[in-house]
Amino acid sequence: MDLSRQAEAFVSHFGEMSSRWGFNRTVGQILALLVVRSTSLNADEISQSLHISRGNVSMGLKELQSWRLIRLERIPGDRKDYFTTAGSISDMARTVFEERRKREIDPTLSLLRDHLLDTPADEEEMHAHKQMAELHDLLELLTQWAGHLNNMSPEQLQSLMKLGAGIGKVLEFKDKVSGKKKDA
Amino acid sequence: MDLSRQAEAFVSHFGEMSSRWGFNRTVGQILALLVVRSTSLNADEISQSLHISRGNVSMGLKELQSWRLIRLERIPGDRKDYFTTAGSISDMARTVFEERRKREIDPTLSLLRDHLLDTPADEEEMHAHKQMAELHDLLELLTQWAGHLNNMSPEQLQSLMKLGAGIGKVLEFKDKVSGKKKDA
DNA sequence: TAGTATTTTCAGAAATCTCTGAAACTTCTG
DNA sequence: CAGAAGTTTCAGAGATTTCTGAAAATACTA
Repeated sequence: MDLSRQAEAFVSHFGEMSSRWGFNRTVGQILALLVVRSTSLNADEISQSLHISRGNVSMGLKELQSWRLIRLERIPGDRKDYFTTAGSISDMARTVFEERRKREIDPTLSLLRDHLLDTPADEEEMHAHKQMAELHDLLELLTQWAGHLNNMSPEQLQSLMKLGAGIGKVLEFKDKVSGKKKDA
Repeated sequence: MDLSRQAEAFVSHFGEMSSRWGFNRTVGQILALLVVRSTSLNADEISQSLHISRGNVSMGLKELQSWRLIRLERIPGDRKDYFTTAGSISDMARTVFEERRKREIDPTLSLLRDHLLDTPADEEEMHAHKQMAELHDLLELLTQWAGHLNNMSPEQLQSLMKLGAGIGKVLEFKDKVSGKKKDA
């Protein structure tokens, strides 16, 4: 049940970083624990491993489920609920990306959309309007782009990532070709 | 000095969202204020506009400067310090991205790098090791990719974004061409 | 240099967030 | 159905973060 020195450090680091990542310390630690452990764990085991109260574990698990990062498993003949991570590291990364987009970007986007409907009344409002429009367009582009990335296969992603700085060349090339082909 | 209804709503929304974005309410509000206002403002004006203490404004401005999001300006004949945003919305977006990468990713990356040097002693450690390696590779890829994006010109970025889902096609095409050319 | 304007700092107040643990609730077994 | 096993809830304690405002420090002017 005890964690290796490494695993312990990993879990505790995740706890420290978690607030930057959008959840609180215990939630981060629970997730990290489930990531490093190879078997699924029940709430009591988690509570003991991390030295946090049973109630806190329950809340943390609920939060992680709302993020769709963990999955409940039942073991026949055992009444307890067991938990594991929902998918591979990169599956989880996608989920976190998407979930954060929903929480961090979407509300702002919809506020901006509303405000952009009004017409600016003076110079000052004109400036504000322009800035908001710029932010809106940027966020929208990002959102769309994130959507595309999320729909790409792991292989495509890998290929894209490997391309790296070379993407510029490919774009030029593509522009040239498609320009000739059908002026798109 | 008073803000339009819209601008006010924008500022206050930013205040609410700011904690998700890595800074506290007042810091977010100060930034939003400087974004919507067309002229640079001094600390007293900010303090009055947002109804927050002078000391708090001073701390907030310092924080925003550490993020390299705002710029100090001096007006000849006026002893006060005046502040504006440092660059356009998309300049600021790049800065925030990079700064967040430094704070959210880099520390984890370096921890993982350290741990990956050790050799796993048993099955359980083996699993932990594998997971950490996977996370490490993913974060590294993301970091590199973010670097490339940051080095691309706005035009290239635009072009890439417009491509959207079509990126898959381009990749296939590129793989075919380069495959024939030099079997890369 | 003395005096004034401006900014920064920081101790403690206020607000917010997190955690505990006991009670309430749910689910299962015989 | 009664009792046991397990989970969830939530009021209040504890910890952390943010904010204020007065005092200290700095920068400018004459």
